[in-house]
Amino acid sequence: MADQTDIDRGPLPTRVDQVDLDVLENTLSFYIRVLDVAVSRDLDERLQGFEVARGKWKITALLLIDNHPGIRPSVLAEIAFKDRSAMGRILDQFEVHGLITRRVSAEDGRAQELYITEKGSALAAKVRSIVVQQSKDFFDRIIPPAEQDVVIDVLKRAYHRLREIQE
Amino acid sequence: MADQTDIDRGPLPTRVDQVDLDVLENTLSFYIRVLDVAVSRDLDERLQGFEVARGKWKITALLLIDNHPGIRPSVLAEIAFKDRSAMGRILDQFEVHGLITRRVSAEDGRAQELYITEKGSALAAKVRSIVVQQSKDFFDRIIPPAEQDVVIDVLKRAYHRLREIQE
DNA sequence: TGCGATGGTGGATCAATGCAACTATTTTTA
DNA sequence: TAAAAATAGTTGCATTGATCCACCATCGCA
Repeated sequence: MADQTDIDRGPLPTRVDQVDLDVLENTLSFYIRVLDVAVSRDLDERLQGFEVARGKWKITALLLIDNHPGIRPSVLAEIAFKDRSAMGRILDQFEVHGLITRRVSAEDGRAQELYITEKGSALAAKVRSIVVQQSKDFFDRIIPPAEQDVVIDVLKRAYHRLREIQE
Repeated sequence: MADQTDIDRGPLPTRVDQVDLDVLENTLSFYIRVLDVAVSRDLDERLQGFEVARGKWKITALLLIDNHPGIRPSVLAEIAFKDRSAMGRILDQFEVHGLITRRVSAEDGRAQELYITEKGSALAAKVRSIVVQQSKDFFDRIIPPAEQDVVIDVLKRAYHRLREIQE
């Protein structure tokens, strides 16, 4: 067993504010992870009862199908960094709920084109406003607006750069 | 079915770079989510074979137990925004692998104190360097270092502010 | 025409998450 | 001081999601 008495680290940490985060304190990946958990949970609560609740990628898929009629499942999968089967299962759910339709592409018999239905489009409109409002509400409590803009700007470029690298 | 021909959105999007992200383009929560997926996957690959691979919170738990002898499971759960049962299962794994020991607290018979073992401490040292290096390597490819510092600074304060709010 | 690559599906496995019930202990309060 | 409420941790369970792999159909190209 490691020696537990050689260094005085102060009283036993029984409260969160007594704990320092070790090297994680200056590790960007840690903050990305922990904020992801918090913001995703908050969003899930706001989407209670909607067909797109739970799971990070249903929202993205729905909005993109709404905004890009004919988009392909494989493109959605690539955007979400998921494999095709995982995205396919999300689309199965959408189809069962009557949110989208799938058509075989005329140009490529292997590929599908995805189209939103009226019901799906109405849902997309609601979800769009909820998602935007939720992100704003959530981060307004913890990041000054001006700094939010800076972070979005940096992360946006990071995201697109990541896309470039992985292709 | 929604009208699919009323607006010309250009050619069918069959490639990722033809897709715009709709309102998500300026939604911070989207970037947090997508970068979390990417950085977490990258980290998992680097931790292949270690007892702490897979799952975001094993690393945090291990480092904090190493750095805070006697820390309590409930404190770890709170830091990770998880419930006590989920954290308890992680600690079960750690104990099975001989990385930590649990003792009943002398002050409070309900509570436990967690202590790292020699094996756990050695692992923590390795993991510490891997995690720091991984975050740096990963983000260095997609965010200029100076901007990384800005983002860390903002997100660090966001994280601590979130902690304050939720207590 | 044949062969490799691509798009999508289905199955199986594994891990994580969250909830509720339960025990034991401590703290509060009446 | 006895009863009630709160807290720490465990366990079981159901749901969900991620990942890997095999598989089928189709397309592109030699």
